[in-house]
Amino acid sequence: MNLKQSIKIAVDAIVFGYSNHCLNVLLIKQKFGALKNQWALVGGFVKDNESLYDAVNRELHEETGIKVNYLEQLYTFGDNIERDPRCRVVSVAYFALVNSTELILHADSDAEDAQWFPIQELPNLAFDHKEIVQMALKRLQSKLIYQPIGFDLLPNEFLFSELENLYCSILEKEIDRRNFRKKILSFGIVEETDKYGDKKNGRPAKLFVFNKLKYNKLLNEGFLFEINFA
Amino acid sequence: MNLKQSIKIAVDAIVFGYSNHCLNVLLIKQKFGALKNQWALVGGFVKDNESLYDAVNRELHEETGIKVNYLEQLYTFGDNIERDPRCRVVSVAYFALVNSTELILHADSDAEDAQWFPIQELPNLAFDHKEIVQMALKRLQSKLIYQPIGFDLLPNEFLFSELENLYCSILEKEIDRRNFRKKILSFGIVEETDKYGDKKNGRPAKLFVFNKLKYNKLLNEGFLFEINFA
DNA sequence: TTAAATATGTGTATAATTGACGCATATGTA
DNA sequence: TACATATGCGTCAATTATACACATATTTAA
Repeated sequence: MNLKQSIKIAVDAIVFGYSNHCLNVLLIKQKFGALKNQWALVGGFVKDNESLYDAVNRELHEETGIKVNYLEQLYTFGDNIERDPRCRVVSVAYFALVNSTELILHADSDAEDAQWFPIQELPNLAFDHKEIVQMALKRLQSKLIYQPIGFDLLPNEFLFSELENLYCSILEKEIDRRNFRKKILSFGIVEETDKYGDKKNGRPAKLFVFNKLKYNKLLNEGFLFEINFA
Repeated sequence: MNLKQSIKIAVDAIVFGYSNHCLNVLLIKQKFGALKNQWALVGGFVKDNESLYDAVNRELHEETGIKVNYLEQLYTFGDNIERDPRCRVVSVAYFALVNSTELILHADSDAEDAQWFPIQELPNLAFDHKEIVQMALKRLQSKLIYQPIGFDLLPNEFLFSELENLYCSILEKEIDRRNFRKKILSFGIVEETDKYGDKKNGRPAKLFVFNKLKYNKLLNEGFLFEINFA
């Protein structure tokens, strides 16, 4: 095994959070190197004796201290040979969702240079990270239609209007409130609690919880959770 | 940039072909090393100045001489640190489909050790390639439902019954012949020719062609090509 | 204190789609 | 000539999607 290869392998994480009717992305300000002070995705090089999964979790922990709710591999970026000006780097990008209660960053960790940005107001990003974010957004949009993944962006207890707003703002389209509610309820994976939200205006709304057990059961039976409104 | 990292990066291709009502996978017999004479997926190490895409195309050309109809990144395997007994290798797996007329391998190339295997009769595979094939099969099954990808596995001119059999055998379920035809025709992406197939039994069947231009047009308009039969 | 504004919760009529079939047609074969 | 086989076209009931109407529970403003 005397192959000469000097390609480095990294992982990057696109962390999405949802708050104030707005999808946010978590970015890190670069501390060193030629790209110092530029914003970039959470990420770093993979260690020799570390799995890709461990690497991305380590970076998330070290750089942000955040607890993600959902994590899956997105895509591996290695077609643009000069995507990193320092050397040839192939990066395995991951896609993560966090509960909206995690949106307040703890200042005590190494996360002092981490910051949330609304998806519509991203700063200039280092490397090809703009492209990675674009792809992640597309993935989020299509996953939302075929998989009830929106719950991973909300607190445990949520209002139907919050879920509806999440779908509207991420998919960038109008959805009929009543048909949306009927559709979600028909799946039988959300349950009404006896608590109420604390909105100021209008009739008080019940809080709901997502039943992950029921969801996994239905998923195993091959049930399709399509939420597609023309 | 004085990072010490000794992970190697490779690409692998899962090439699917369809013939005789059966899905096939293209495998290569290993020539050297500890795994000599074992069967494995098409693949190899990425060169320093070569994109991942170029690497997988080069390997496909060198090892099989085949022309693929469809190629997309599948998944990057790098969680099992000992997936390759020689050293730490992260492999970017690609998913390829070939026209059934490509199923006859040309003996003139370096492809002498390449061979098609029905998906149900795979030999023991080297590395974690069994796992990769499993994932590729799942991807093929789900793509088939949301994207008219079956045409990439058939000759340019095909019978409706061939397309139907392809869906039945890959999705492993019965599909009503008449409803299937109606559904596909409703998309407006296949066109009737004035030629007929050469089956022995029954009423002669018209040959159809896939209109890729029309497909791309509808795709841009956001049309959904869902083919999902309970 | 009352009306207006706001948002929630439930229902209903119609249009569109799906899913399960029937049957005529065109060939080869017994 | 009848039969087996596969194709091509059509129909109908059941389900699902879509577009709404309206009653309810709260806060705010008159």
